[in-house]
Amino acid sequence: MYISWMADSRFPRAGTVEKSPEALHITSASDSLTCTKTSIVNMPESTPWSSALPATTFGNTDMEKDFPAVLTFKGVSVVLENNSVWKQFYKCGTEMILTKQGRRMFPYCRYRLTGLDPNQQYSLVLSIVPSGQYRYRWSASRWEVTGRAEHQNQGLIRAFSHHYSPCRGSDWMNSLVSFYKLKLTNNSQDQDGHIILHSMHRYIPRLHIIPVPDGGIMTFTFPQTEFMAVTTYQNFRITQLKINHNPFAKGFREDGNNPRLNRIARETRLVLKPIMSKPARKDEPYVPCIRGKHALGDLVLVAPKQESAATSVAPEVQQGLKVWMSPKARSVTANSSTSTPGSSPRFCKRRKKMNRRWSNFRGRECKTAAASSTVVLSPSLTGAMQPEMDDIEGLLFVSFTSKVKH
DNA sequence: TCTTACACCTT
DNA sequence: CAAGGTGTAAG
Repeated sequence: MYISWMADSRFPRAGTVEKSPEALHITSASDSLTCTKTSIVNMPESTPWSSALPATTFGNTDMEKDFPAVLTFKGVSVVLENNSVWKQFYKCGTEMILTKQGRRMFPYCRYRLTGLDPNQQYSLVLSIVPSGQYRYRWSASRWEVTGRAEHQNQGLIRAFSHHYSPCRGSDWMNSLVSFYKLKLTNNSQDQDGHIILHSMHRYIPRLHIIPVPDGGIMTFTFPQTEFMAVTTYQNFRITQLKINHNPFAKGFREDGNNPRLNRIARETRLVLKPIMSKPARKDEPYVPCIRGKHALGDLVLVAPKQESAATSVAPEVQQGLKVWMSPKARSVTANSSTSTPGSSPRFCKRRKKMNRRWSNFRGRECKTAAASSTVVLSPSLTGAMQPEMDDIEGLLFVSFTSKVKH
């Protein structure tokens, strides 16, 4: 086992990226990495692939497996800091999106380190290695093996060096180590140093703690961080988890945090929740006001045309819940006809498309107080719903048809 | 299956 | 404020 700084003549290989001629070459019994200072690591083909789990157990919720939040090796301990989120995803079968330009992982790998030599310098490197040797497809709500894994082009196998690397053990231990900058891509021509993966293949991240300039590599692998690489989300539950946990996806959330609306949704088993009716008496609670019902019972409701949002909408709605307002209502209530998006040609052109897009499991936030037609979308309770919206006579009807056979 | 333009959001 | 991270619909 040795580690040395060297100008690696094999680097770059075809298809790899080189931003510095100087490379860190590391070899151990189980790992052999070539790592530039610019976050690129090449791993020779001989690198053994770790397979944390048998192919058939991916995302198997029946499996009561113990996912250690902490791993220890040679006195060094690594805590998977966001273990609980990883576990939630794992139970559904974690999926990570690959894009041409590179996509961040969510969840990403976040560790807390202890037991390092405070004065020793370390580099921290994340590699993402194939897990198992199969290719998969999403079929009837589960993953199934469709064949052998695609060959992993040696020159394209990379890893990602943490942007603090290298630094002292004490520095690593004094802060969380997050690989949020790491990006995944399916572009084999990628020139940005992103991790290149194959869609529909399983992978698992590994943390390498590399003492520099010399010392034994320590590799830590948390089985709950295993994931399927995809270009489009396959499992709806994963999409929902992403939306609910990733701050950047907040725009797609319905108010999942509102206990009252959640409770009503559960009790009524409505996919859509109506706005709240005005209480008959002051001390009465707001109650759902259901004006229509879909044949399948999946449905619906509407705000009466004449009622203003101020009086008909429940307090939580007024407090910033997502509220969808019909385009007609928007243009009517808008105070400026020139600066209003709804009146601009471009906006009108796109309006229908936008409504359709945003009608799916979310609403538009209503920022003006007086909405004459408002609908509150509930947290999505059932997955495979297709919304249709029609604005008729000032009443907004929203119905969902279920793709699932009853 | 994968790519793209996009509204909406965080940072 | 501008840059850039989200899932989505459409193709």
